[in-house]
Amino acid sequence: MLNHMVEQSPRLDAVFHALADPTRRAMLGQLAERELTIGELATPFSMSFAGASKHVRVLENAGLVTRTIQGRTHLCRLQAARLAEANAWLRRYERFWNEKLDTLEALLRAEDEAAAEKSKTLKE
Amino acid sequence: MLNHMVEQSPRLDAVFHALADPTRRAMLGQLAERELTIGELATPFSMSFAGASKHVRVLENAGLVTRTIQGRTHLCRLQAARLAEANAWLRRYERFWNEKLDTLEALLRAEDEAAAEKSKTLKE
DNA sequence: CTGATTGTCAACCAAATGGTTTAACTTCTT
DNA sequence: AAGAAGTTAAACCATTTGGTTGACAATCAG
Repeated sequence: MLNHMVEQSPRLDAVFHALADPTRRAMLGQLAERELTIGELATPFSMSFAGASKHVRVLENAGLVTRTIQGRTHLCRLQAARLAEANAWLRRYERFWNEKLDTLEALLRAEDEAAAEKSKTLKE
Repeated sequence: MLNHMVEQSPRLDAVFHALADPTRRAMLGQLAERELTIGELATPFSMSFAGASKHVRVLENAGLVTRTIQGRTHLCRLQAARLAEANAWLRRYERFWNEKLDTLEALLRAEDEAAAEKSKTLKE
């Protein structure tokens, strides 16, 4: 069941925020093929090293990228676990875009309401 | 294969940005159960009507919510198609979290180090 | 008509974002 | 030792964000 309370998840905040920028999504796309340095990540976007560095920092804070310092270069590597978490969150809404499950959903909701009413009478 | 070009998708920008806020994610959770008015969306968060109205606007701009004006009340309904789009984007990376299970382990290790460094600021 | 309810709009605020530039620090090369 | 290369840090800037308040418009109830 979807959460009634305020959803408190700084991790999801950071992941979705990181994904909300097209440059960062493109960087992840690049990193899906091979590990890249900050400079290699910067050049395709005609962006300063410092700018790219900031984006990588955001991806790192979201847990989407890890960094290995090799001499003076910083090798960045994709970490997909957090993408899986975001995917898991989204899939909770899958029934809303999958019509096949509509009847099952209605059935489960009826059961939930019955259970809620039962607990209410027990409380009185 | 994942895209080499700069990913240009204002829709994904808007969807991921909308999902990056915990209040908005919670609002979607509420709307997954039934349609709600602006006021009904505002009260659980002890937030002003205007504040909730702004969040709903963001969700609307992202295509995640549609609104039906009934008299003086605005009924909001979840629209899941854009969530499906975001899900589709994430699934392009599915092989990265299916192939390697130790990715999570590496991530947790990196996270522990980051947490140790940030524990001061995280403690309110 | 008189109020109360529902919601938007505009103005404002502090904080964060995405970007730059300049300076500095390492590390590698010669 | 000198200099080039890779990266970060700091300062700065314009814009956006998430939130508030107060005024206003529309609708409903008496």
